[in-house]
Amino acid sequence: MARRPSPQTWSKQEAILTAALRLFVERGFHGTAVPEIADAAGVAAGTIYHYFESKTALVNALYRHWKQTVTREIHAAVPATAPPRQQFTAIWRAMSAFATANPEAFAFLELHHHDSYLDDESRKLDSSLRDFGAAFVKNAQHAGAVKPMDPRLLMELVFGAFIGVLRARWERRAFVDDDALVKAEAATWDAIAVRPAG
Amino acid sequence: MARRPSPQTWSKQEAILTAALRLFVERGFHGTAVPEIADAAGVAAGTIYHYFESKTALVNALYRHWKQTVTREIHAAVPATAPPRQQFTAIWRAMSAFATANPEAFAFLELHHHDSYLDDESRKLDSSLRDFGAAFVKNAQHAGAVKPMDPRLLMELVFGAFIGVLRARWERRAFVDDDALVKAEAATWDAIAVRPAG
DNA sequence: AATTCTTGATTGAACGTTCATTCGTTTTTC
DNA sequence: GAAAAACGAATGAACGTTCAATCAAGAATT
Repeated sequence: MARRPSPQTWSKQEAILTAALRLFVERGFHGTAVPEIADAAGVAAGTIYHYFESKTALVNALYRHWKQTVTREIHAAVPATAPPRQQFTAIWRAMSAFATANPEAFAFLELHHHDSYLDDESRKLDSSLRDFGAAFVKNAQHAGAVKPMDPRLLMELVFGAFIGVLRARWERRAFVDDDALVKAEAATWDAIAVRPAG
Repeated sequence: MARRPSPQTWSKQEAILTAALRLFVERGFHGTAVPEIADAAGVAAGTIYHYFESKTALVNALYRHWKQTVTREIHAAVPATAPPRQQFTAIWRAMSAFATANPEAFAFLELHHHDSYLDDESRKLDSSLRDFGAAFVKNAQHAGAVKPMDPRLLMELVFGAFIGVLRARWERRAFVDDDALVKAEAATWDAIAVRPAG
């Protein structure tokens, strides 16, 4: 069953995914034509259908690939036994590192509306990452470190703040270097902390 | 010179804009066909081109209409001489009121990526609202109420947090009532305040 | 008051284009 | 030389847009 892809197979499939990522970020899913992706990938239009069943299957594969990557990196970065404040820093840093290393992937995942084409499996990946964030908040609340509010609301607030800062960087509305991200982390912690540093 | 549009004229144009708003939010601009909009508006396809030069002109008119509305409402809500903390509440409340009264318009404006079809005039409306937010932060910093960081970064952080909370509500990932919005406002103020309440 | 004229709104079939996808053929790989 | 990979022209559906025809209703004419 397991296909053993040749080296070229890998690079072609990767070329398609990379080209699709760039174009989907630039023009959106519906605004991008399959032959355009093929051109950008240096591949014939038909070749795309050798690797992906359809345009929708392609965008879902892309979404899953990057969502799994960022999820894996965040999980790996958080020390399970550390105090909440340190865990928060670890989560923020992992997201920052991902968004800095893969700005287009981050823009694709978080700056676009995927509702009309994502399948159930892709949706599950998204909600599992959000569950992780909400669980962290809940735990931090039990430790008395975070305000007693709906954990999901606080998680979405934090995640929204992070996306807002990185969108400003992506769209060149603000200069955001590593130092700015560190300061933004501290500020965002103050939003959810019970006793922010004065 | 002044055209006196008949009542029917007004309602047809409004029906087109309302239908387009709903469909653009649901499927995105490129994912929505003009005849679909016509169907949803109860109008013939050709009629859309009586009111709008093109599909792109339609989406820009929609964007401008709602961006101007929310901008106007925010400006009107902020008392120019009040202390920063009160101004912040006023801004947050105005945005909450708008998003609650016009959830689809808010989703259209802030949950979608418009880069590939917005014209210069529409872009100017967006940056003027952001300038207003950054000016508020700068002023609050001079008053010693807000952390000494890049005003633009703080503004984007706050706006991002707001969008995050409202997106969670729109996508039914969290239950967000008026009380939750009030609490989220206090939390977000803590993010940018110099001396958050402990 | 009844009729015709004028104007702008409205229609929906038709047009040329572009799209996602297919498939017969060629090239590459082992 | 068999199998897999890759090609790209072909296909039919769907797209944005156009336009000749129709309609509604107030103004002008009788």
